[in-house]
Amino acid sequence: MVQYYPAHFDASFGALSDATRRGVLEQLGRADASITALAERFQMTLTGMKKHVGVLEQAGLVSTEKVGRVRTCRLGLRGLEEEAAWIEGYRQLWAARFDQLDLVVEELKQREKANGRKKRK
Amino acid sequence: MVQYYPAHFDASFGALSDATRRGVLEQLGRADASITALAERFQMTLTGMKKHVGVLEQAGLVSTEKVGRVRTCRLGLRGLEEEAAWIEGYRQLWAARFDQLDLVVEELKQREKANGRKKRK
DNA sequence: TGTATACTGAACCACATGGTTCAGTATTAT
DNA sequence: ATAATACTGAACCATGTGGTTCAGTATACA
Repeated sequence: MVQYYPAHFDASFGALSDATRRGVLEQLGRADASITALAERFQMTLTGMKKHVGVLEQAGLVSTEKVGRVRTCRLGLRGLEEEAAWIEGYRQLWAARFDQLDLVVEELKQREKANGRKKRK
Repeated sequence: MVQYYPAHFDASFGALSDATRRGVLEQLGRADASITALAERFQMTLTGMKKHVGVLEQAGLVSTEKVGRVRTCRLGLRGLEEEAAWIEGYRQLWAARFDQLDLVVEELKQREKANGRKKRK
């Protein structure tokens, strides 16, 4: 059965709910990047980008390290496995739910047919 | 390549970022339910629950229908396929990124070995 | 030493979120 | 006709979000 309690789901799904942050994840999937580089790529102030990176970091999706004056961002150790699993579980629930509906529809059809026969009789 | 532009991702991931709403989805996966039933199950006012259902409905994850005085909520036609696909794509990026890292580490090890040999020489 | 670069933090802004209460309306049951 | 049920909408509240500007600090370059 699907479970909804992992607390960090709030943080990770929340982090994914913003297009800029999804973009940053994809960017970091290609190469590590500094705050400045990300800010330029997404046309945003340094401060703004730093906040986004902070959100991703809080969610455990990104980790950063400051060397000298530049902070390098890279993908974090968490890789959305649990989130993927939750969604997969939900998709199964969802599919089962519609299969059930199909059954109901099927049953209705059968009953109608039976009624039809009765009427014709 | 992973793409981050589908606009409704903001809405669907946003909808998933709340434990109550994930719970509602799971509940509706088992059986349709009225606002009142959901509000009781999650210990919340009707008004509060109605807002959550509204968010899920906006995201296309739930659909509702009012018959008489009761509004019945059920799972929507969208089933998080695209979201699952995005996450899967990201997971591949993520895994590739770490494979790459492994390669780098491997290379460093090789180089060290070589240096060791040189030194010893 | 001085100057440019890269980030950081505080403060502000408008608007969204996750809840509530309260006062309705529409339906159903007696 | 009355009363109970089920929802609805407006208004409010505290806090969070997605940005900004501005004034720093720390580091690197010349």
